[in-house]
Amino acid sequence: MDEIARLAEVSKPTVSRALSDSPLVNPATKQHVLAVAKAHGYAVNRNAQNLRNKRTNTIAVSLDFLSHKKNHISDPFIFDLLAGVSEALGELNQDLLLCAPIHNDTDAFQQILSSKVADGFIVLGQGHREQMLGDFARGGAPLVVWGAGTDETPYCVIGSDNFAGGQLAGKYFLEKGRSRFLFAGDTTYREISLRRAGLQQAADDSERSISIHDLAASQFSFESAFDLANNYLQTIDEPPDAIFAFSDTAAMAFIRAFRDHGISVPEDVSVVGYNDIPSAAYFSPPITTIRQDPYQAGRLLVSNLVNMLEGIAPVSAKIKTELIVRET
Amino acid sequence: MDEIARLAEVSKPTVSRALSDSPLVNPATKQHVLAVAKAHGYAVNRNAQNLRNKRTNTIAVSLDFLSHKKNHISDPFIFDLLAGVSEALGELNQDLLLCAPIHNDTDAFQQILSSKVADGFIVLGQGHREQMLGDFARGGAPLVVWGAGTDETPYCVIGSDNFAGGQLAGKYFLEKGRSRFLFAGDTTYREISLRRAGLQQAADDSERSISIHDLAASQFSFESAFDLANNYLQTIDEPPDAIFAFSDTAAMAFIRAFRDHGISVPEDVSVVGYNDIPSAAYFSPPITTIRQDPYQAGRLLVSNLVNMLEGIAPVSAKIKTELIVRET
DNA sequence: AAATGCATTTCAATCGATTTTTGAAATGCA
DNA sequence: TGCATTTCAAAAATCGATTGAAATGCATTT
Repeated sequence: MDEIARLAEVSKPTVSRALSDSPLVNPATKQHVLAVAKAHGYAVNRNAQNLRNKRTNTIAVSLDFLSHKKNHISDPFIFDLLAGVSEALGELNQDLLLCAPIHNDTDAFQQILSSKVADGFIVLGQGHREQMLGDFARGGAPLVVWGAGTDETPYCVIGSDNFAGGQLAGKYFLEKGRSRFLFAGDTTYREISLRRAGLQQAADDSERSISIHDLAASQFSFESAFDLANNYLQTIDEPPDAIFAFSDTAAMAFIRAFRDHGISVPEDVSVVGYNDIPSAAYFSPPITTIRQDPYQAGRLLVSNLVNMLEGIAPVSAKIKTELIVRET
Repeated sequence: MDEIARLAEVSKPTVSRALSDSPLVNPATKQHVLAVAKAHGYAVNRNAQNLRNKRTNTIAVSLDFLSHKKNHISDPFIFDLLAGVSEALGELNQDLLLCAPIHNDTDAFQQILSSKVADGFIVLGQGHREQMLGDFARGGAPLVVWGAGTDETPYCVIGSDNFAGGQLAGKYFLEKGRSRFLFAGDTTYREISLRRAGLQQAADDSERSISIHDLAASQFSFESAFDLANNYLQTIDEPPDAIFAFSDTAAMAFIRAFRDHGISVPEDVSVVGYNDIPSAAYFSPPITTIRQDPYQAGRLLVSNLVNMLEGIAPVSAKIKTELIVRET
């Protein structure tokens, strides 16, 4: 900046002010400085700037799904979530620091904040970390989470309206005259357990006698859901006539497994997935599913966190869910 | 750091050296300083550190696919690529700055470098930016790219061995006695055109009379591939007996479209996809495809870029491809 | 007892910006 | 012409670390 000041024949503070569009500098001078800076390809050193300003304009995004392990979610819907976050941040001139799973514990999070690498956190997928995230938030960390919470959750949560999603699936099954439901999903995740509760609610609201069987899908991949379905089919006498799966991927796996066992979809069993990933519409049979809008959710995460950093209280929100009826 | 120095009753430089595990400080002193720092939750300010060191330990990753637009690739294989990059960087204590598509031009790239936000670039998917990336690299920017290059490409390229992949598909078709090939993919992308060339080579190497028809899939989504396939089927008299699609997703779309038109797969037409995404194995019919190892490729991108930053010349590499034979 | 060598530690300058304070020139008004 | 204001630019302090040079302390050698 000294160099630019010399070339523009002004002082360093004037260059600084010109570049940050301060009203304290004469418009003519400003133009001149900007031209000189551009001509010499000068860009403000962000480290010095951040050091002085005590602000980084960087948001850390924890993507727990990003893992090589079998257990990773590869649902494209995560992509849309990340796309929403990324684009919204870009528009606000905020940088996005992507945190590997390896760094996803309290100490690592705290470290990022105290070493002034990022100003706040967006956590995509709270998983089983509600306790740790709660502690972190109560400790004053700017934090916004994609997931599901309760009235007591001490941080801002944006998530699908899982309960409503569960109800939609339940009502759909009831319309189809189904009565032996299978819920496939790991209810130790709050998101999933809310869907289960919604399904239950729909069943309870009907005057009919409905059974709900639970099958804990502990992993997220196609493979594991397929294995789970096959193992399940070995153990039962009478198959369910409706399946609500925690994801479209899992729904596909279940459909494949059931068909392999001579159980036809949708004649013998109705199936509802979750997320409405693109291939759900092109699977055979095309899958009935619950759609949400992850891109908008991503944007909402950003606006809430940015508000929080400016001292405006963020507001948790549930994203609308919609039943997309296809052939299953 | 002054504060920690005072509390530990040593000087600031000693604290700095203790924290960076310098041999210039007495082991006992070091222990003491570390303990004090830990007790007070102190972390070195990365902005000050980077400013002084003129190094950020941050790598910018340009993910061109990450876009809300219809044209985005949502193949999970990108996830594995990103996972490999992310984990390898994590192990090297490097941070990952994710660049939104909005920032993907030369100026923005140069800006990131000159404002000392990141030390180098990993570009996932060169797309049609070979010229700009070439200029950038020739300008001295540390840069490693996932894609395909030529002998003249001035930057390090890691990519699938697309030519070999194309050959594998071609040989497979020949074994099946096919002779009217359809190549579905946008050959303006070098990766895709290499696959096309590999397919051609396989055809030429045989003594048989083989036709290859080209169908330019300009977008990457399931939907657009499905539309493309349907439009194509309207215009032709005699359908092909083999389809090599640029992705598994596109292969699925083609299979659906062909089946809808009463053309059976694999009886009437063989299909080979690319990437071996998890659902390829569970689609009906399970898809024959070309597998690569994007996770390892991601790691290789990182090691090459890190080498480059240390002054060691990176080496471009082609990732082995493998034909996974399933039912199509 | 003085000199030498070595291991530690401290001092002071530096990285590149921002901001408060200060100062000089220009303007307005009596 | 003289004094009070207003504009604009410059000086200097600051953010929080790192590092080469200088200083200190202690053991060993002569």
